[in-house]
Amino acid sequence: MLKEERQNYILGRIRELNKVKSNELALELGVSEDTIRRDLNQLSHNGLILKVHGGALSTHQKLYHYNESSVFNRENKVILAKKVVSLFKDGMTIIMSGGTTNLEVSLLIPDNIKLTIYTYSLSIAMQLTEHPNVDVIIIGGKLDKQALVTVGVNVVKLLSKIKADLCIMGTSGIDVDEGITEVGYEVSFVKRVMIASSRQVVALVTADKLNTTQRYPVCDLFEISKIVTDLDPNDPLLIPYAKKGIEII
Amino acid sequence: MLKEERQNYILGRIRELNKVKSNELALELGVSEDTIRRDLNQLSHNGLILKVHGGALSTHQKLYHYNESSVFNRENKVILAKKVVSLFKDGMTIIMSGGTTNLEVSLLIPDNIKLTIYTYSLSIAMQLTEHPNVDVIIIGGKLDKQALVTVGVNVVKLLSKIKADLCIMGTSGIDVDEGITEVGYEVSFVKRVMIASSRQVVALVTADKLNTTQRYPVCDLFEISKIVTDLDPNDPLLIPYAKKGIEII
DNA sequence: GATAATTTTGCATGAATTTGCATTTTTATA
DNA sequence: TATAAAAATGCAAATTCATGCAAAATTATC
Repeated sequence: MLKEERQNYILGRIRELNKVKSNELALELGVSEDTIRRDLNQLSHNGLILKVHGGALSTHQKLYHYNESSVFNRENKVILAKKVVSLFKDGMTIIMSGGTTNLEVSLLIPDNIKLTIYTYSLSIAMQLTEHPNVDVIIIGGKLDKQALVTVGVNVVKLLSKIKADLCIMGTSGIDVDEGITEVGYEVSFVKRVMIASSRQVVALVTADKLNTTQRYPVCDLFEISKIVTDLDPNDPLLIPYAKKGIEII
Repeated sequence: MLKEERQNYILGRIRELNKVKSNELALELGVSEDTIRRDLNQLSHNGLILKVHGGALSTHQKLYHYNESSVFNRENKVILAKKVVSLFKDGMTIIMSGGTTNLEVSLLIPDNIKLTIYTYSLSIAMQLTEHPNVDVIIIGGKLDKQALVTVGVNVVKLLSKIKADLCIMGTSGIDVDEGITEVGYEVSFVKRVMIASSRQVVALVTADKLNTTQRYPVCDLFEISKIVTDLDPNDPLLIPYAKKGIEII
C-alpha cells in the first residue's frame, strides 16, 4: 500500500468519524504506529487534520461557536422562525436584515433548499456558512461592533442594486397607524432601501413589538405583504393588522 | 476517547446547559473526576469556560465564540503575531488577508491603539469587534464557506479603490526565486490587488512555508518590504531573503 | 532492466503526556 | 463550627511521542 493511498484512507476515515486513533489505524492498515504518526503529522502539517495526543481530529471543527443561551426570548423567536422558513422556495433570492430572530431563521433553513441570501449581518453570514445549499453574499461596509452589522453609504448603495424575491425584515416597532419604525436613523434608512429592492416584504414581529412605535419611520403598513409573529395568527391583537389586508402567519 | 474529543464534548454540554458538574461529567464520560477537573481547568485557562467549585459555567455572553484549540500550530502563530502587532502605529490604515495567523494578529492588537482595518475575512472581522479602537471595514462579496472569506470580482473592485499604509498578508508559499505563491487562483489574484493598494507589504511566513512553492504566483520578493516569521530573525534559513534586501522580523 | 539515489518504514531509546489514586487542603453549607 | 464534597498535590503506571538509524521499498536515470 502506497503512502498516499494510506493517507487518503486516513482522511476518509476522519471525514466519516471526525476522529482517528493512532493505534487503531495501525491495526487497520497493518503498519506500525510510527508510520501512522508520521502520516498524521504530515497531514496536520498541510492543515488537513488536527493532530492531537493519541490520534487526530477533523479540522472542520468550527472556528466559531454559536451560543444559543445568549439569545433573549429564544423560544418565541424559534416559533416565529419556523413559520418564516416555510415561505422559502427553491431558487429564491432573499435579503435578510440583522437581529437574533433572523439568526434563528438562518439556523432553521432545511438543508435541501437552494437559496441566494444577501445579508449585512456578520452573525447571519457566519451561521449560513453551515448550510450546504445557500449562497451567501455579504454586503460590505463599516462594521457596527454592537449590532454586528455593516452600515454606511456603501451598504445603501449595494442594497439598492439588488433585486430580491423576498425581504425578511426584523422590526423594532410596529403600529397600525405609524407603520414600522426603528430605533436608529441609519437602520431605518437601510431598511427603506431593502424594501425598495424586494418584490415581497415579510416583517418579523415578536409579540412585544406589536403596537409600539420607535423614533424613526421605516414604512407604512401597506408596503409590507406579510407579518410573521410568534402568536396564533387569529390572536385578537393581530386583527387590526389583518384588516389592513396584510397576511398574518 | 481522545482528550480533545472529551473537552469538545464538555464545551458542547456547557453551551447547551450553561453549566456542568464534575461528578456528572465523570459518570457520563467514564473517566475519573480528576480527569474532568483537569479538563475544566484547561478549558478555563483558555478562557472558554468559567471554572467554579463543583463544575463549570458558560462564560460568554457573546453570540459567537472563537475556538482557539482548532487552530493548527497555534503557538508559532502567536509568536509571529506578536511581532506583527509591533508594526502597528496609531492611525494606520491596514489591509488584512484571511487565515488563522492573521486571526491571531487581530487577537493581539493592544487595546489603546487606533486603527482602520479592511478585511474580507469573516473570522477576523468578528474578532476585531472586540477591539475598542479599531474601525473595521468588511469587504463584501460572495462568501467562500470553507475559508470564511469573501471572493469574486466585487472584492477585487473594492480592494483596488483602497489606499492603505500596511498590508498584512498570510502566505501559502515563499521562495527566493519564485517569490510568493498561492494554492488557489482566486486568492492569488486578490492578493495581487491587495499589494497594489498598500504602501508597505508585510508577509506572514511560518517556518514550514519557507522555500515552498505553490501553483499560482502572487508577487516577486522585491515587492514586499518585510517578512515576519516565527523564527529568530538571524536564523540561517532566512539569510537568502535578507540578502534580497527584505527586512526580516 | 540494472543500478544509484531517494524515500519510506520499523525498531530502539529516552522523553513527554495522560490518567487514576492516595493524601492533604480548601470550600460550601447546614 | 462541624461535616461532606471538591480541589490541590505528589506520585506511579500506561501510553504516546520524537529521534536517530539501518533495512526495505520506491523512484529516477542510464
